[in-house]
Amino acid sequence: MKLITRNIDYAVRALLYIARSKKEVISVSELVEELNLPKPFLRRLLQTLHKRKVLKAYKGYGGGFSLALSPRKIYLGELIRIFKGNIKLNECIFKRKLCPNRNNCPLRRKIKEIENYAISKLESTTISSLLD
Amino acid sequence: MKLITRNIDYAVRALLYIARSKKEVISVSELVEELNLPKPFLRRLLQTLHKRKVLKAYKGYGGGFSLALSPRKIYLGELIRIFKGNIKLNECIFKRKLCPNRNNCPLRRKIKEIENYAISKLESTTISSLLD
DNA sequence: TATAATGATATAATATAAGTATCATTTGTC
DNA sequence: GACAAATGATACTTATATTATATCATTATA
Ligand code: FES
Ligand code: FES
Repeated sequence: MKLITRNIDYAVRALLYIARSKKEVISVSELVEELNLPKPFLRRLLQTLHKRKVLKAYKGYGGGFSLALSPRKIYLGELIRIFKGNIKLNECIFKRKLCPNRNNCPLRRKIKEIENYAISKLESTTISSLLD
Repeated sequence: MKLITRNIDYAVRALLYIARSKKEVISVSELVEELNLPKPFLRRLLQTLHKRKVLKAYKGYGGGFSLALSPRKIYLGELIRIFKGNIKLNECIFKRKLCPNRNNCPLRRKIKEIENYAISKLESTTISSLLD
């Protein structure tokens, strides 16, 4: 039932670190030293953030990652989408056959309401809002 | 990220069936035939509902389960608690050391808000509200 | 050219969820 | 009382998702 998995947790930490740093470009090695996170896991996750245009990447000596977006434009909702796909708290539990009035099913409705609420909250939380 | 796992899904179906039935006491065999659910799995889950006082159980020939509570008193929130423990969408992701101002952390606050919203919705959905 | 970085991708380990199997106990019917 | 049909208790297996590792290729800089 977790909304935030380790990928997302680590991603937030790394993004905050990069956002706070004086330097533009931060290497995975530095992040690992500072944040004590498992290196191969962090690498993969940052590569994903690069593919998804949240980070810029610089190969080679002195390379690393920098933010591709302002911290104000990096939404928690987007991070969740990147690592877990669309926010879906639940499918219809009755697989469209058993519920008496599917269109008006209170269960579906409630879950959907929770889902919408969650999405709106997550979409309004940014890395910037976590900076201080 | 699922709010409703198979335990809960099946439990709702079984409770609805029992609530709708003319008969008081319904056996697992009947439920399995009618609802096409895996029998040992369903059995275990109904036994749990018995232990948690949602169902009454009758052993022996002609036995089975009956509702121990009115459908209006069986809340989805309670079913979730039974099968997944307290509704917690997330722990503090920073394990109380990295966040600059833990007491005022917007992330914690948002997650908590979502959690509270979810709880209030789930607590207000009953088996009775799903009956028709 | 050596080194320090990322890109891509395959694999392994662990945790959680889903499902099965089995034996003991109870209870109604013949 | 014997048998059958049910639940009680509990151990086990399988499947799936999450978390983590390993490796080789590529790039850029000193
Ligand atoms: S949960 Fe699917 S119709 Fe109610
Ligand atoms: S998430 Fe724990 S203090 Fe912000």
